[in-house]
Amino acid sequence: MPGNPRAGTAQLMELLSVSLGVYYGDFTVAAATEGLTASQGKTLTVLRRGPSAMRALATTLSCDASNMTGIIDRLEKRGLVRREPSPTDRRVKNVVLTDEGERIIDAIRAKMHLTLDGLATLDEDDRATLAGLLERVFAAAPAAIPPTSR
Amino acid sequence: MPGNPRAGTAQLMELLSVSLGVYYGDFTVAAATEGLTASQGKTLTVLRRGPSAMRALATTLSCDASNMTGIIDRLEKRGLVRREPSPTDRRVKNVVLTDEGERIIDAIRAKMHLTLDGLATLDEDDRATLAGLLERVFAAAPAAIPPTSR
DNA sequence: TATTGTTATACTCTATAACTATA
DNA sequence: TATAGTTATAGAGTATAACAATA
Repeated sequence: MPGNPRAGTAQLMELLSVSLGVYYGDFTVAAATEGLTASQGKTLTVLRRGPSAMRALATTLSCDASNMTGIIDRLEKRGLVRREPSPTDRRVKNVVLTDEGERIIDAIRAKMHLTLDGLATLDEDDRATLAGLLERVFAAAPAAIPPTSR
Repeated sequence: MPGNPRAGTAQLMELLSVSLGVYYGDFTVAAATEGLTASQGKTLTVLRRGPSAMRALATTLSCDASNMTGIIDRLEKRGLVRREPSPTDRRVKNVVLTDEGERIIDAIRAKMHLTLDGLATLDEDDRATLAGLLERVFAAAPAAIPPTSR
């Protein structure tokens, strides 16, 4: 039975900060081996969940909408995403992951050895418990569910 | 008993990506209200655990050592950190959080409402369980323990 | 010889403000 | 009037390569 008897909110925040640091570093290094910046990698991660309008992407990534233009420009130039006009609103452009983009983001995740090795120490019950707790803490947050393209 | 019956490694990676995305966005917004960038905030977070040499900081933050000069320059100019010469190695500079720096990073954490509200949904047992699992997955990673200044 | 911190450089990320096309 | 996407701009982050000081 895993457990930390003195886990106040402050301790949990610190533990989340350490965990995030490890995960983010792991992700950044893995993305770099594919020639991608962390921001480009995060963008592909979001698009892996499905197409998204430019503005919705910016919201999910917690950055200003004007940033997305350059990021998507570079990803599109490398053939990892493409812009498609929305059928219902001519102002909107939906960004779609290409097959090559899907291949790259999957390759990046497969290279996150620190995180994968850490998860490998958990048995099936522990994984289910961790998943349930993370869902309860974070899945209710607005940005957790990427806004659907309209 | 919280749990997700279908929590394979791939599902957990996706859930971690969503959770840490929410946490990171929450942190970035909170840091901005204190006039700090995400990188500056992350640097203060690491220093909150104790002093660190420039090089060790870069390792913990998974970035090149040359980046730290500018980041620490700006934080030092605002009085949030200071550089101190190492007593044992004249090449090394230890970076120390000032009282004001400590005040600011604590204020940022107190403003992370998405994360704090999510954690508030957990009872004491759940918090202990989550803490134990996160420790097992991430605390063994090299970057989790900030290299001590020498 | 190797390491620490810094500098110079080029590119990327980021927010702000202004613009256009559309709603 | 409001919203989606873009552009221009300035400041910050980032990796690479080179350097002086020290080990």
